[in-house]
Amino acid sequence: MSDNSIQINVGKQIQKLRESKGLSQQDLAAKCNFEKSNMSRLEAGRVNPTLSTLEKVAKALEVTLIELFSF
Amino acid sequence: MSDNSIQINVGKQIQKLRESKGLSQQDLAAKCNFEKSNMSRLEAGRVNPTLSTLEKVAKALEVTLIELFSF
DNA sequence: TAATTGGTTATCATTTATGACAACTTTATT
DNA sequence: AATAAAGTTGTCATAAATGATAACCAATTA
Repeated sequence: MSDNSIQINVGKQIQKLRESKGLSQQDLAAKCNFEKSNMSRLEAGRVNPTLSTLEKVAKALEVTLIELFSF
Repeated sequence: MSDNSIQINVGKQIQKLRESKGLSQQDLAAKCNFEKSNMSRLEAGRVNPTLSTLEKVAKALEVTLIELFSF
């Protein structure tokens, strides 16, 4: 159950997309209406995000949900 | 926060893929190691699944995570 | 050096997903 | 009609996500 590789991969993808848009974690977190601390954990794959959280991030990044899994 | 349309769409997609494989909710639930009752709720969009849950379902359906969002 | 920015980590309260079980309804099938 | 299979719903305990605040580290910039 300690296989969090999917979380890590999705987190890296979020980071990649975020950086390609020139946004800081702070910026992206604000667009998602949550705190930068949670964005840090999300990108690091330290949480198991819910679908609604992933959707918020995708919308804030202006990408589809699919792009979060295209790694 | 009552906008659960993404959950509903993902749920429908799971149902579609499940039926195309000729599996019952019971069958699929068993492959995911959880109860058929939870599979029912998942397909109905009544829960906000975590990434790990979605991954279990994708694996059990022998599809990629992306296919769960390709609707 | 001091201040700012970006990111990480610890901790907390609240909410909710998960996993489970039982009871129920619906839909075949014999 | 009776049985079985498929799906739904209610409820529960436990674990964990979420949302928030604060403190911290690292790198940059004035």
